[in-house]
Amino acid sequence: MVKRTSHQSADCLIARPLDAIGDWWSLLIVRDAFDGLRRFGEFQKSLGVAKNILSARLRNLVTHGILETVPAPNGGAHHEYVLTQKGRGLFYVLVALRQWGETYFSGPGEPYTFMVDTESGRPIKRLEVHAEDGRLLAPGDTRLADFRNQENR
Amino acid sequence: MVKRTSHQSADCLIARPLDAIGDWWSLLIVRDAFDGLRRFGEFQKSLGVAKNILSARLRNLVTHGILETVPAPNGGAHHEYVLTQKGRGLFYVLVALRQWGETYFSGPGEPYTFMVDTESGRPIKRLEVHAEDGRLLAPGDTRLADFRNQENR
DNA sequence: TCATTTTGGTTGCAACATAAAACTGTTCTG
DNA sequence: CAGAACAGTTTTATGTTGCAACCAAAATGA
Repeated sequence: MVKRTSHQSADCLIARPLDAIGDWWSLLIVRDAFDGLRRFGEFQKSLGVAKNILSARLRNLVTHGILETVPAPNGGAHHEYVLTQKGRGLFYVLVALRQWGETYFSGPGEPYTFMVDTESGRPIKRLEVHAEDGRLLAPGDTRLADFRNQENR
Repeated sequence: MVKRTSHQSADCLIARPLDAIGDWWSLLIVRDAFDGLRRFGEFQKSLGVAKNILSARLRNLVTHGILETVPAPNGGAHHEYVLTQKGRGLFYVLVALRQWGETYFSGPGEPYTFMVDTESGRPIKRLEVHAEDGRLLAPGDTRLADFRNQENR
């Protein structure tokens, strides 16, 4: 078996999610789902992805519980794809990725869209990592700990 | 051309970053780099990835300016791979992905590692999205805006 | 010092994944 | 009810991945 390696049983909780969304299309599908797209054709048109690939990706996202199929609202026989709660949990990943993209991937002088608060129309704040007591943390200020070495949570 | 499609010239600032890190291994390499790994062999041992794949991924991360090669500290001829500022910017993506993983990918009763603040040893706060004025925002409270439609920033 | 091991890759091959297009069976639309 | 649109599946060519073998330079050690 020379299959592509799966991270599904990895110990690391960064690796395992990548098994669900770690390819070139899945996160874009989720992004489109946040934008309200629900139907196969909408995703296909938005992404320009081949239909067999889209089909496989949607199926994978559904089996991972990120999307779920719901019957068409008009009583039709077709179904639509909507985010589950787990799928909506990816919001922060998308925001983080987008802020990184805004910072490092926007061409000079290039007009680009960015995230704003709908109510005020003004850009949202950058993501920050905080300690339990509110201190702002930098990358070097964190580490990984085993749950069993911690008495409290 | 039947190559794998590239998102490099996509308008969307979520798509373009995926061109740099949207595969199964790149983010894990970056994670290991945050953990202090610097050498080819260290990454290879940590990830268990084939050497040709690792080689290609490291090269890709270097060309995207996420890692850079520095001469070995002991004066040897070999070099090491360290995160650039752009690479360190991925911290928030990793935190977001990890928190999502902690929430939805940890098996029942399974011991897992999680992120703590080094100083206190206590778990870090969950990521939150805030408006400029501090209001907490939910996924539906944001939208994308074109820079040119905004007078201010 | 010179042989051995480790390191950091590259190359070749077989299995697998992706992309494009053609095809099929349903569902809207006029 | 005929034609177009929709939601996929199948086919086929090409790319990518993973493993193993190979190789040269650097570190190790007897």
